[in-house]
Amino acid sequence: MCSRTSRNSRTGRPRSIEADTAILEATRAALVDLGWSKLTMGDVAGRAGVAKTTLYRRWANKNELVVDAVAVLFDELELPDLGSLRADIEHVVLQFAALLERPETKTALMAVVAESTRDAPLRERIRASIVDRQKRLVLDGRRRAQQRGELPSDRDPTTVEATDDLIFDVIAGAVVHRALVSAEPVDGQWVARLSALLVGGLGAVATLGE
Amino acid sequence: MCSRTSRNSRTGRPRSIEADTAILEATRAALVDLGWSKLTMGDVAGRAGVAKTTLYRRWANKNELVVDAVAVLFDELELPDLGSLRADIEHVVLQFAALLERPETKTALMAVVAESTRDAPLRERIRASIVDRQKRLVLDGRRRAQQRGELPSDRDPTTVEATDDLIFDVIAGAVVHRALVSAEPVDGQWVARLSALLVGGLGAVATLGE
Amino acid sequence: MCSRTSRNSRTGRPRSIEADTAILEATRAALVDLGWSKLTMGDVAGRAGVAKTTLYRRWANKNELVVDAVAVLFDELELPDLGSLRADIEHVVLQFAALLERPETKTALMAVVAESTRDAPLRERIRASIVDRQKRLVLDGRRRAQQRGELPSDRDPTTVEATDDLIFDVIAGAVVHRALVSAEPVDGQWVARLSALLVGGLGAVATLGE
Amino acid sequence: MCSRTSRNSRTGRPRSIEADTAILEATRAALVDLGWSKLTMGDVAGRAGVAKTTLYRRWANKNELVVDAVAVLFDELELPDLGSLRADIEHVVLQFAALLERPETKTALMAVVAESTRDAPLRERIRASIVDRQKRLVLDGRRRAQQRGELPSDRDPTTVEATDDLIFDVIAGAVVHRALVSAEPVDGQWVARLSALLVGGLGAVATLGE
DNA sequence: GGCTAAGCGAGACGGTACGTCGAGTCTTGGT
DNA sequence: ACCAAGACTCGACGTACCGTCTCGCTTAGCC
Repeated sequence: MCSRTSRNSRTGRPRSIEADTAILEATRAALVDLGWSKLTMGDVAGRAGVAKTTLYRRWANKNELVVDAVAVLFDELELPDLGSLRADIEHVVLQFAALLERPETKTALMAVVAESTRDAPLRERIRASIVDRQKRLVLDGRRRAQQRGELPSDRDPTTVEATDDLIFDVIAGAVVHRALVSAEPVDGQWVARLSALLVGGLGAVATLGE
Repeated sequence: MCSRTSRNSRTGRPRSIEADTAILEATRAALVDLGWSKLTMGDVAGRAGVAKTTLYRRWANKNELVVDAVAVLFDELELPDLGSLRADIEHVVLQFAALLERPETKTALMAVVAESTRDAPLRERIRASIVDRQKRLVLDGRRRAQQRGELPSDRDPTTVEATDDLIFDVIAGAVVHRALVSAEPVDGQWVARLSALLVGGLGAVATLGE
Repeated sequence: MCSRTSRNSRTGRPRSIEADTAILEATRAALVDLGWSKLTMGDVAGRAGVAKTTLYRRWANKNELVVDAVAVLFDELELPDLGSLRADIEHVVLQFAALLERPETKTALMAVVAESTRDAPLRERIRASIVDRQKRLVLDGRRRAQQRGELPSDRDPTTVEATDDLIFDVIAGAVVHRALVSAEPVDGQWVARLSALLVGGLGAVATLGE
Repeated sequence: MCSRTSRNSRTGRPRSIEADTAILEATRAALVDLGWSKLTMGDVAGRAGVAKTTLYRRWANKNELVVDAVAVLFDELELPDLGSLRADIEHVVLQFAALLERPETKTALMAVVAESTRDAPLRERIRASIVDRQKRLVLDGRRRAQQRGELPSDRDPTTVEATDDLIFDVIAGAVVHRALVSAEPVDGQWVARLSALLVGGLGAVATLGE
């Protein structure tokens, strides 16, 4: 989460662990109250009952702090087996949409992505903390569908990975775009249509390389 | 573009039209050089050879200015008839990806979307200046495919509109997510897979309501 | 009062005379309401129902305008013959003190004097519009006292002038200092003491050159 | 000099003492170079090698800063015993005139007095920092003259104080008026006349109450 | 009675300074 | 070595006024 700058952290007073969690909670609370652009380090420090120094000892800047504060929320997403690929997709899409409704996620996610376009370390942190961690959902869903026989078994592993990535970008992208850019509700109808599109299209993608 | 606050503009010195265009150009240039978060009103004013006051007389804040400066870039997108739905999709996706590669777009788009989550007027401005204007691409592509017989003709107009919206969110969202969040290249292979998914899936969506 | 810039003012629309007086009145009103430092040209123009351009066509800047607006107030001072030098002095001192109590005078006088320390034209304007015009009071008072026999008749005219100047600076300076710097009331007792000092001291000054 | 806003200054980084003196020196230098009206807080900060915030943390505005910066100059005035009341007066008047010739004093004194007409706290600050501190000169001079037998000993203490105040206002006011309003030199002749007036008049003031 | 030159109200313009705020760093004394 | 507190530098913010300019529209006097 936050890196130790000193090579040997045996000596000296150890960092307070409560401070870490208090800061992250305070960051999320500040995001809810103020949104990304009005959130200040001083305010977060104040809410956490901590000095600004303590924040900067742990995170290099506002962006990295917010990524860490928000990343954990994405771990709530899970993929219970609902018996069909389509049901699994609909479930995870609704979960993801609910997550994007929360003000701390809504305001923070696009902001850090925007910052990351000019900040490679931040981009890496986002990828590691959020993006790559959630690809598991696509992998699990696809494997399960293969076990059920809804999808053909793997042939070329690179093709499989490329398709996984595509599905991930399509689902995540479509939901984000619907919720934040188009600013329309992600409701049952829309989700049904999206999953129909995906399930129907996956066959066509699979036969592409042949 | 920028609203007149005074009800009657007959009297007094009229606003300089050159200033308007100079400011928008300067804004794009500053986005290229500095990115969203480092862009300052003072810097834009300086580049445009204009006083800061002149900026604030026309735009209430950085966000609205940037939306106006960037919106025009999206009008470059067009949809030449390439003979098949799939070719049309691939073409517009590549165009859009190229647009997102430009630093002024890349850095600005997500930032203003992030801000818009807490700013309804800005959200409206984005929708009016960017989102709704580009839906025309989906409409044209769909109509053309229907004329070609690639897609069935319209039955229920609300279903058609919902599908158009879905396709718009899926295409735009997937490309943005691929380019900015996953930070992977939108290359020919990826585009081919995406368009295969869409063309293949559209049939499934069409038969959904039956 | 205000100079004509054009060499020949025969042609063209003549300047509005009402504007002149309206501006000076508005300036005094603004001085009362806002004081010197908060007074703005725009506000004066607004009060006078006049465009800013009209102000600048007549006065080069805020300082000169204020000098003209305030100067006329000093012309109220007069010296009725009260029968003795001492009574005359007490009367004019009380008059001057009353003038300095008025907010427009109080706030403006010291301000323009302060500005004049770095602005020779303004210094000249103050001298011409205010200082030199009020020296008449000292001259009249002295002549009258000589006629009454309270003071010896003139011998050396330069000595007389120097003494007049001294008395002027002492009276004006003492009252201003009492009222504005020490910020104590100029009451009957104080005035009595001051006039006693002056009347008593004038003899000593007269015998100085011998 | 500058008030501590926080009640308990034990904690946190203490204020830099060098900053205080650097700011006051820079203020005087800026007064010399630019005069009162052109002096800006940003410029002072720059000269002092200090951030603007640091100025505002210590002084609420330009006026208070300038009073503090200039007040110390008045402490240079002193009253060596020259053997006679008249010599003492002439000496202090010349000293004061020399002080008023210095550009930092000349430009600042009247300006802050002008501002003080609308700003009671500033008026109090001027009184405490400048006016009351320099009344000592009058007190010392009067006591010394009494010891020499040039003036009668004290009878009524309130009369004495009133006369001290009068002399203070007359001397300070006359010199300021001569130097800044009339804008004439305070030379030996003028000083001789002024001290003759005072010494001659003091007797008359003393016999006033009887 | 039309011409012309200046005046006029309105308000945008380029500047400059304001006073505030936030970022991120540094310096205390104390744990 | 940690911590809370708070002062520090730096730089941008959005506002206010300055004094100038550009409009379209009077308003006089002279031909």
